[in-house]
Amino acid sequence: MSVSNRNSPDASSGTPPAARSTYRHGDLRRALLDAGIELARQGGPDAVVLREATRRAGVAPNAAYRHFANRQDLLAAVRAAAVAAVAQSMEAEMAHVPTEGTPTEQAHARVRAVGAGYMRFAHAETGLFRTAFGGQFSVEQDPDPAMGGLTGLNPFEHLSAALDDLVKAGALPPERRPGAEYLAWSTVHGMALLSIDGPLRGTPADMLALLGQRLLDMVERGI
Amino acid sequence: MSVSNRNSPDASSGTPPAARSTYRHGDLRRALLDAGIELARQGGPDAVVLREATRRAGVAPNAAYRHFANRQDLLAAVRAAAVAAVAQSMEAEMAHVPTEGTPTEQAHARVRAVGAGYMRFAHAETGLFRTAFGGQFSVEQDPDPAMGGLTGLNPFEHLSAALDDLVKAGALPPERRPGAEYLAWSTVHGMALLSIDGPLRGTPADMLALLGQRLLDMVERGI
DNA sequence: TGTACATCAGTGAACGCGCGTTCACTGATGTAC
DNA sequence: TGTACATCAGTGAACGCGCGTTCACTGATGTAC
Repeated sequence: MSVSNRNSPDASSGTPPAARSTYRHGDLRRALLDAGIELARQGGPDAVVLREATRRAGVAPNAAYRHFANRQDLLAAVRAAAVAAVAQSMEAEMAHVPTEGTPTEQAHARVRAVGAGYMRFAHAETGLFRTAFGGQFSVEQDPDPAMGGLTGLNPFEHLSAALDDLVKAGALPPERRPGAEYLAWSTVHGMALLSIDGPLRGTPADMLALLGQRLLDMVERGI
Repeated sequence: MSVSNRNSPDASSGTPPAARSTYRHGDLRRALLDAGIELARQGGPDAVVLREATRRAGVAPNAAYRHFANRQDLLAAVRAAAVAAVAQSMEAEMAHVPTEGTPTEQAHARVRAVGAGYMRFAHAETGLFRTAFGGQFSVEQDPDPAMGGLTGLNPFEHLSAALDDLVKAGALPPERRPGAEYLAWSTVHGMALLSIDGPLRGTPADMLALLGQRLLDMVERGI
């Protein structure tokens, strides 16, 4: 679930002011991105404010324009990082899938892991989730490598792969495969958002995990 | 799906400037609310801007404070109207449920109508839907009468009633009833949002209706 | 190895913007006598 | 029925806010000779 410093040599993130000794910053782009990610983590996409990011990087407001075309551009980079973090959450969940069991069982477990990782992330990292999938978003076409997890797959690709496996294992009739992503995605996306903004807000994590499993049961039976 | 003028004698809404002859406005509260609803319809909750609402009502910015405590208060009133409109969309859908058929069939049809009304509204009135259910919201507890449709029930109450009927008709085992709202709601909420903001954005209405039916099939089988 | 110079990352100051909200006011309305 | 007065809905002007973005600049770095 690590979001920042994927390729930053000195991890100066954390302490906001970050007084520089040199005139040049070193890796201002990375510092601004990290600041933006932190802002998103705490307050969602609207909290990603250019001036605040530069403040945290200890730099004049307009310095950001050397590295990002404008606020939108910074936000897009933050969003990509958030999407990648969702992918990593899925991967973490999939790592727990037992390797014994029939292919069908494993395929089911993998689909469930994808869904559970999505919902878990939404609950654990509300701000980042809303940044990734709260407003307008697209993950499906022209895959941005910045949106992939450690495996390189983005969340949508993980879901697709898991559903493909389900078909291969004979647990999902091929004629039901087309569009199945959207059924599965809708389901977990809805619960994720209800648990953030809606009636499920404030539900303890274990209760939510239970309800999530029931939801995944429903998908498994009904898809 | 009518949202405005529930108890407004002269429907002066529509023409923005609305030049007054009298010093007093007549029903400024209503005019501001209508303006707010129109803003929400076009741009979602963030577009509900106090100054713009007063501009449309042809009134000084601070006049709004005679009728609303602040912007938040106006937004809450707009939201209530939006939620009520969702309820009405559900009711419109339920009105098409045939009265013949077994109780089980009818109960199923009613649940589907609730879900279809929700999704249809999301697609048809994007801005209002996002205002009602886009950010933080609560509909379940201490029911606000302003959120009900023509029957007085709000969307959550419609869903609950439909699920209760499902149990009465013997189509849903009673032990599965608790929490079923959240499974069903999650599902349609997710698709609603994917069709607004996500990968399903831009999908034609008939395709979306088809996918929605598939989604409801899934819920029916799996709940 | 030393010097001149081009590059370009970060600076400092300023802009216009529209917003929500507060202030002291004015003038139409309704009520008490 | 007429007058005095209290009420309070809408006015006009102003505020401070933080934002994104642009301008002409400065000074550290790296490269060519």
